[in-house]
Amino acid sequence: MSKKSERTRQKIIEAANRLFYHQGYHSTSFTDVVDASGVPRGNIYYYFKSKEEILTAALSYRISRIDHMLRAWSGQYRTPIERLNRFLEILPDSLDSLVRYGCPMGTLNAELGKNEPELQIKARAMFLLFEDWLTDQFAELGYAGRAREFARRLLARGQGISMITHVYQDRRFLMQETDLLARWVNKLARGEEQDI
Amino acid sequence: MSKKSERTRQKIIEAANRLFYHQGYHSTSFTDVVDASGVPRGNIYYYFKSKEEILTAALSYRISRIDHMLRAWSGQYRTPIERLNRFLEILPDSLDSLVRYGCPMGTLNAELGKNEPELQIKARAMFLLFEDWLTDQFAELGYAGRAREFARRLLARGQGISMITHVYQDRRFLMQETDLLARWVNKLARGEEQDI
DNA sequence: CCGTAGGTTGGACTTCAGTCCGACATTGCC
DNA sequence: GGCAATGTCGGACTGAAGTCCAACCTACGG
Repeated sequence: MSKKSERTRQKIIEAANRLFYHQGYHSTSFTDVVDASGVPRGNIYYYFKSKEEILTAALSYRISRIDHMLRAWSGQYRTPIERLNRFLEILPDSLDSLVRYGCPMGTLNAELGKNEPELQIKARAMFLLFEDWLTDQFAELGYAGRAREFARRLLARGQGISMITHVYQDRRFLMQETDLLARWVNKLARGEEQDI
Repeated sequence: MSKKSERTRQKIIEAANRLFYHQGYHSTSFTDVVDASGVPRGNIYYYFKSKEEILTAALSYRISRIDHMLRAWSGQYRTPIERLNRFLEILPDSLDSLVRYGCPMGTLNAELGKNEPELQIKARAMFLLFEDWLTDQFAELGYAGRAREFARRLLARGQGISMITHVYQDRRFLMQETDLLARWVNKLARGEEQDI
């Protein structure tokens, strides 16, 4: 039974996670989760004792997915510049959903940052994962001292691109700016540092 | 009577606007607006026939404020580079609220972009105002052909900085990255174009 | 083959959201 | 000074939100 039970739990988390991204946390009702997951009300409350707890679980789920993805990349690509370029491919890869819903990490943090400090801390963890991983890559590139600075800057620029892409629904902008970012990163990799 | 009436209306708009920024639109209840504005329920419904209409009015209010601000800057500063630098000062000037609530334009757009397409269009207008104004400045700098591109890029980078500042609650990051942005802009002004 | 633990079910409950309304006050005009 | 028009007020309404619960399955160990 533990097998089926685990599947039910997972169905709830994945449905909720999708809804929280597409509609936002506050705009997603319990009934929405019921409908989207196919799991009846009472049963959901068997697994999670509040809507907030569902969000916490959804965040853990996201975090573990990000973690796995980054570990996979670290195994899959040998050089830091390959890894950084892979990171940048997230943007074109997610083009459609970025246009429609914005960045899943950014929009959720923005929403939770206003009213739910404890939840926002958990949401921030997604950024920290990326930041640490990117920091490692820049460090490997030889920028040990400024690696974290570069990592955050890269994240910030990705967030800016995502936001403007979402606001304007402009695919071209995303492609263009991602190119530019890639150029910056690759110049850094070639040792042609520049501070802009 | 038209005078007092106008003041009541304005009290509602300003209170709601503040709440929408601090708490988000969906997390702000009608009662919140009642309490914050000091205007009783029924009276608010005399001026606005729905919560959504209050948001529309709040957006119009923001838009007109931005518009006035930009016009004032255009009058106050003679050179485009002075104006661009004034624009960049928004970030340190709003440091505290950016840390706490994020960018008012960005977070609102992110929220409305998910579920309320018509309202998001109105929210987008705030960005367009800035974009047009910035475009004018870059055009005056001699970058006629790429002025809009630069304007959007500047907006995007401002959004990225705001987002990361908010997520990490990191004041230092904002100051540092704003400096970098200013350096980029000022290099452009000196004709030292660079594409990163 | 029955008892118990684990899992499932949908309706009932409470609370609060947004909305509406009817009564009342105030103002400006004849 | 009276009568519209304009503005003020708070309670009542309706629906939906999140939550809880008591009854009900299902599987397995004794």
